[in-house]
Amino acid sequence: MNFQQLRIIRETARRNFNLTEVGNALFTSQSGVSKHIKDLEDELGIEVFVRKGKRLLGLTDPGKELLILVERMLHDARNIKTLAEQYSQRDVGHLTVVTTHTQARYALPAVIAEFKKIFPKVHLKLHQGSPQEIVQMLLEGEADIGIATEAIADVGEIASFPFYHWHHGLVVPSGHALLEQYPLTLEAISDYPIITYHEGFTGRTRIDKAFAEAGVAADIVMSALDADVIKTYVELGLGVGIMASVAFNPQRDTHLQLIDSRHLFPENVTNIGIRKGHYLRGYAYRFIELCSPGLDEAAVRHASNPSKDRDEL
Amino acid sequence: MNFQQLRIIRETARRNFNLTEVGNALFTSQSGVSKHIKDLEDELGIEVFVRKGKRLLGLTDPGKELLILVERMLHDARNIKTLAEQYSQRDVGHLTVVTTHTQARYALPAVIAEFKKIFPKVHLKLHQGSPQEIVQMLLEGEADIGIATEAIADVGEIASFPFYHWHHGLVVPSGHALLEQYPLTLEAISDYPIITYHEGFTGRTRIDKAFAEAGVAADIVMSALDADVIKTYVELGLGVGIMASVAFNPQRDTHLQLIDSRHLFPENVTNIGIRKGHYLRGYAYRFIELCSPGLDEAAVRHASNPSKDRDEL
DNA sequence: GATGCTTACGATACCCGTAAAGATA
DNA sequence: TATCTTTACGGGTATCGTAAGCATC
Repeated sequence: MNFQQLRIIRETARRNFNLTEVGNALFTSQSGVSKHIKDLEDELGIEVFVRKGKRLLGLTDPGKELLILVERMLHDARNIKTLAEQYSQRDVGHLTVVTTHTQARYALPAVIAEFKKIFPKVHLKLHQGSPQEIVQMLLEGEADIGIATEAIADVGEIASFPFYHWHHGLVVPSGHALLEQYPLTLEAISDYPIITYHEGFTGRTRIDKAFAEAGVAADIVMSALDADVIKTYVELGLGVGIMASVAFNPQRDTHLQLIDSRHLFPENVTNIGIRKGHYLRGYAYRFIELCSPGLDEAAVRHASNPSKDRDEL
Repeated sequence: MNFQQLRIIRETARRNFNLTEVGNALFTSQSGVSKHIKDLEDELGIEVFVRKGKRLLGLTDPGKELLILVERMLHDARNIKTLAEQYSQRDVGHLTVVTTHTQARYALPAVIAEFKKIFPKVHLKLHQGSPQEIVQMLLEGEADIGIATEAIADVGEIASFPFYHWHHGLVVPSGHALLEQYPLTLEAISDYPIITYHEGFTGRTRIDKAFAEAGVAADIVMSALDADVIKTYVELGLGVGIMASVAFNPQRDTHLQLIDSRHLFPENVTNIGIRKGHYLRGYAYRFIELCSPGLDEAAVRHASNPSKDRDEL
């Protein structure tokens, strides 16, 4: 058993059991991949993959159990590398933060500017993705820190911390009739076509829930991934926008107006998430601390203890 | 980074940083050991061991953190092997049970007889040791199941389950004056020299505690690891014995008599312990179930989830 | 017929052990 | 001086990639 074999097992499971692809992904030959799998299966005395003739189709039962252990081992191997880097070059390295448009555009710039001032030699990789992609990247170790309003807090393998609280607001073209509506109600909003976030993005869940609980049918004519797109179409007169109020900028968005709707939609919490058991560099803890000053390294480490809910063997 | 290097790191830490010994233990040359360490240190870019000139003295800070990960990885590697055996040969393999004399002699024979009937092809290794040694063997993965009254339940990395409850009894030579003593008291016992278990064995802690709390000074003239030795010396007239009452056999111990002392010493619980995260063969779960019928595989697996209290990174 | 897996084979790199040299107690 | 580690070097082995052979779709 060696690490190359383990990497191949993991990659095979990830790449739909296509060994040619695995070979490419791991920068080696496909024949080598094939042999490694065979060798490992022989050594262990079990079949790891289900075969139909010469094609691999999936994992066997022992293969499934094996994969869990293999992933943990490879994750630990990566942790070792990170740990070593932490000691060999304290303030040099990489940090991958994955987040949604909303955070990247409105919440993070201040944090990142400060971070870069403190750690100029750290290469910061800001990756954008859906909440689901964020979770997946955290789980696969492709990202160190994930930031999103959705999904993150629901996954057991991820430790999450509140970053900031915010509300949705209603954005309308200047002079819109809803500006005269006191108090603003969901019913009133539902008279107009609505433009808001995609399902699963930036508190969309809570918007839907608010309408559903009030028994009001919302006419969502368009959904977008980010507030900039929403604003663009509201400006074009396609409807009224429901979006994070922090994304409204009175100086720039001169053709639009923001209406407070804090009483209509529940508060949202944007979370910072890291995978439990994922080794973080010192500066990664500092990044989190910059996001939320209460979260020092000790607190984060404690909460991200692999503990509480790991998979059974 | 390869497994041999990891094994060498672990073994070096275990063998007091003597590379010659490490070479012997791993059946390889000492020069190879030396080179592997150097290669790994170069690859990681950190010093793992503290050196004074050419001698290794201990682990550096990064080395200490590294060792934790290394041990987990090697443990997972072993788990993979066990997992494979479980699938390749369901009822063939090894099971190492480590326990104290008392359990091996009085509690386990019935269980083991039954187990061997069900799993004739499993090589059962019964190892005797002190409670401390039992804990250590579990932690190092040298034993699968540990059974003892002491120590096991106090270690976080070990999941423990009650096996059976028992009391200490007083053993005296036939015709001894204490046989007439109603009710039996600690004071009365303390008039005689006492022979009982070693510190840290078979409920000795609770015996000491009972005397201490009653403010009675016990004259323990001799301590032994097991009841057979205790009985021998009680028979010789050296004193009265305090030992597990289950270890008294009226048929065989004809020159001795057992006096109930359940009211004097608190009840003892003998525990079954397994290391959390240690992969157990199917028959190991059956062994535990034979010990205590309520403990089925699902229950044991659940409680031995690495979970709850793993080391921080 | 195109794609994908296995087997065979030769080149290379890695790992191991012997032996000699250097350091430590 | 005895013990221990490092470095150097040669032999063996395992790994890798190319190429050919075959199965699957």
